[in-house]
Amino acid sequence: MATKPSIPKGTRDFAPMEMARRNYIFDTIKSVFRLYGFQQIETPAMENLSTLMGKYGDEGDKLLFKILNSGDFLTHASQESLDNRDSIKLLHEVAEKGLRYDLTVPFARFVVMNKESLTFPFKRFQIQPVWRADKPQKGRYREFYQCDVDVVGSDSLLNEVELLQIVDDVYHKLGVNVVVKLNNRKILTGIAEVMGEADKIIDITVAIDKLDKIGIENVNAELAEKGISQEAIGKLQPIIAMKGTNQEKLETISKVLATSEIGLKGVEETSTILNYAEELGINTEVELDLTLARGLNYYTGAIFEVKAKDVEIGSITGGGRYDNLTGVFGVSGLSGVGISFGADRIYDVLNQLNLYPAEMLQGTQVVFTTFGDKEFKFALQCLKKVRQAGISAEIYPEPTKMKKQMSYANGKAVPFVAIVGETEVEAGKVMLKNMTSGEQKLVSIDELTTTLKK
RNA sequence: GUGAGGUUAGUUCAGUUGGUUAGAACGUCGGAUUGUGGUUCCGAAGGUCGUGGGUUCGACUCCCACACUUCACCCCA
Repeated sequence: MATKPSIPKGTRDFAPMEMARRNYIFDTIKSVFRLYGFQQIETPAMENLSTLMGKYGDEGDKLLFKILNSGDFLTHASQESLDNRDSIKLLHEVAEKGLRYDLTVPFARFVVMNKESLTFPFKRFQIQPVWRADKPQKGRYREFYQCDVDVVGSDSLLNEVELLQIVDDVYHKLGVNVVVKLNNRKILTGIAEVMGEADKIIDITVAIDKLDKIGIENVNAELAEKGISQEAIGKLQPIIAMKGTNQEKLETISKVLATSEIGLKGVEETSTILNYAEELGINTEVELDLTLARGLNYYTGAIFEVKAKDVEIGSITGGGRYDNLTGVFGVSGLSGVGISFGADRIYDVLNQLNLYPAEMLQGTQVVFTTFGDKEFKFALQCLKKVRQAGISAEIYPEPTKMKKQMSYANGKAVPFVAIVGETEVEAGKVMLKNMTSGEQKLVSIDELTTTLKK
């Protein structure tokens, strides 16, 4: 008995219309990446579990998809773990591979394995799906695409600026109004030092990162709950509430951080990046946001986040600098900086704003319709010539009712139909109908190709 | 992992205190129209009412479990 087919939770099919839209996004992003000298790589969908485990924290280990060993995998399982139903121990006995969880760890693994043959600074981009055994909800899937672009092996702040330029170019091309939020991990460290709570930096940044969402009072409540002193919270208030231009904010914060060496370093870095950005004429608004924390564990320098101005959605792009990218694989001294474009969220934004260019969706330009075998043969010759001229064309695969053939063209939103009947064959021409205006005229194949090439 | 809602035709949804044959719109297919789609008119197909169990003379309707799905937390993209 045939059961209704379905797909695993959190996964999606992409129909032709969706693929056209997604490819438009991917192609736009790729073209900009290439323009800045980044080279594409791909890594396998599956990695050794030893590569993945322990890189994303305990939560991350739980969210990894594991792949059962081939063959009779239970023969290698110990009786002890089977008897005790010890899933974690059993896992290591029956699974050695897992699906990639992000693109950064496989990239680090790639760099370590190929470091002898790579030219540094190495500029790479990578657009591939990743998998997480998460509970799906709005904007969260178990299979989704990441578009990562990173430079590894260079400490220059120009790399940060180039990433800002890439963001600027990509969203300009896509027609999305965005604001880039910029911060620096060193400034956050400095703030924690000045507050006298340097060891609580993670609690502090996690709390102030929620400012937009839960408000100042709840942030302070959370800080107090984490054991931050009232005096320290008091010192934080003017920093959180800071207003003004980026320049004014930098001046204020450098005074606040006067006693923190690392904090001042962060201010200096940020100032350099902003100056570069201004000189190079970045059109996108770049806002210094001292409450931006974002994935604090990895990042050690600049932190970026991009938000769409016209749509209520989380960040659509984010990243930052992380020293010691490859340290976990035994190679230290390589610093990286990169950002990741969230293709699925960008897709949602473009859908809501209806920003797809019309020509993007056009596939077939003309459909040939015929009435009998003689016309069909003639039309096949015409079709060949039209395709050779580089025009996307098709023929209805059998001579049948006009209505049916027209409906087919209409259903695919094909802009032109070439009608081939007895009189057209005799004249050696086709009746070209414009499906939008309804106008039609008798044309030769040469005239047809020149009309459609416009 | 925690909490709340939902699941009826391809899609979006109605469905009366539990009562004969479960409806609509859109879409699909056919015809009106044998050389003209998108508009109009006529007709048809399409449902184990998420799955399994329970209560009942009788369940789409009430109860339980599970699956799937949406939303909010946690975390993240």
